[in-house]
Amino acid sequence: MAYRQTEHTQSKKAGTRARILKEARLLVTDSGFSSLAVALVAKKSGIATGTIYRHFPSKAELVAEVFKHATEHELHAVTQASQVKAPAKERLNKAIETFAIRALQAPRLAYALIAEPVDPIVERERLSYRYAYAEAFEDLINDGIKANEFVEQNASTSAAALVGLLTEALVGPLAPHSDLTHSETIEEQLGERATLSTQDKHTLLSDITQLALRAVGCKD
Amino acid sequence: MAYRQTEHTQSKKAGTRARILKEARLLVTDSGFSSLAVALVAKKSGIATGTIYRHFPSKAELVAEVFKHATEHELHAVTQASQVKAPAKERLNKAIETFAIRALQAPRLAYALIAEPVDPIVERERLSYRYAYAEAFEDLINDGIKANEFVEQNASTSAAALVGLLTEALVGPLAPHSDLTHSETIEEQLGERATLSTQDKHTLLSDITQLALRAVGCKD
DNA sequence: TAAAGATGTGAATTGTAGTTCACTTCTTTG
DNA sequence: CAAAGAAGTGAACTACAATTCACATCTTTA
Repeated sequence: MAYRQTEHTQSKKAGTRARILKEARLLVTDSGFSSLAVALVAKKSGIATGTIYRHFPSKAELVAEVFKHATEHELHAVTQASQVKAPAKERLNKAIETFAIRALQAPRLAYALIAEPVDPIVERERLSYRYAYAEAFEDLINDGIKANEFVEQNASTSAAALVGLLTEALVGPLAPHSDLTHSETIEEQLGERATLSTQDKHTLLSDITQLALRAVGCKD
Repeated sequence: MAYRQTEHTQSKKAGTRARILKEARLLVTDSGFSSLAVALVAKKSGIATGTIYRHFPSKAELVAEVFKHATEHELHAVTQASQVKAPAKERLNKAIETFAIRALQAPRLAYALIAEPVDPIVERERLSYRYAYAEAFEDLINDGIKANEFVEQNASTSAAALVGLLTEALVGPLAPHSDLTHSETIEEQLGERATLSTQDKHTLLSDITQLALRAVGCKD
């Protein structure tokens, strides 16, 4: 025998893998999943196309990891924000606020994760992304019910509904202004949505939060 | 000159077009958009692939029409149900009930329209589908606010949120049992969801309705 | 430094639909 | 019925991106 992996070679390999993921994430963050082509990721990473396949068995796996990373990052922020010792109402409030503010802060990424028309391969990942959120909300809702802060309800159904409520209410405001919307005409493109002002963001956030709190039957 | 279109030739052409749409719809209704290939639609319609292109400039247009038809059909049922002369609460109730019951009755179609991982071309159509629903809900909510039945709120935001709430709460229950879910293991596939019983459907419907009514701040 | 295994390369291959088009068939009219 | 224009045909074409693979290069160990 003459060769085996050492710490050095392994960390070098891990580095390449990390760079691929990083570039893939960057692409998604500022151009969405439609720009995530294997050849492009390779180019951005300064490696050959084939090399991607030394690190990921398929594009699907790469995409899955990108999604997973973004999901965990976002979800972590939300659960973190809601894990304070406080009434369920406050915690739900914080969770929603965190979710929405982060989405409005990084709209292209949020739009990509939530609503961008994507390949079925990516869409499948999106389902698990929503599922993870739903689970977090479910726990919160259950706590609220136990504490008699929220009305009796099927926490699982409510949690899914909350995810839908949040994401759908944000889709419009998040949608990129240049393309991908349902509108065909230039008038609609221009008239329908300019970038949200800080004031608009606050209003939207407040609207959504109140909506969600009412939905879970928060007893003020 | 020697030939021009007559009533007969035109209606024959219209008939072919209609048959294409019908077969396309059938395919979607029982296998989802993933099965909607131009060649297959042609085969099912008993015509050649190229003929499709005598009636539709592109697959995208065909898909758009399928979506549009389904949308208008569903939307019509919902608006119809909610256009009774009654308090906004009753009307919203009816609208949601109609939406949900129809979805649970034709789960494959509903799943296709709402959540199936589809090609970006189709996804774009889906956005307009949701938009159409949102508009209908927006009117209802505005009526409710005016009548002092619902609390003050941004009807446009609430409407979008309602669409999300309804669709997301239904995704799980609608999802086909054989495939396309986020679960990888057989255990999850089997354990997670069997077909809903009538009882379960009623419960789900009731849960969703109450959720929605609370969300719009319905003053009981 | 030579052998062996891992990693990197990128042009060529593959696979999958959507789309085209030269040709045939059908319908109408003078 | 013959000419003209529509509509129908389906094999071939195209586009595009994922994937492969024969080859090169790098790293380690004896």
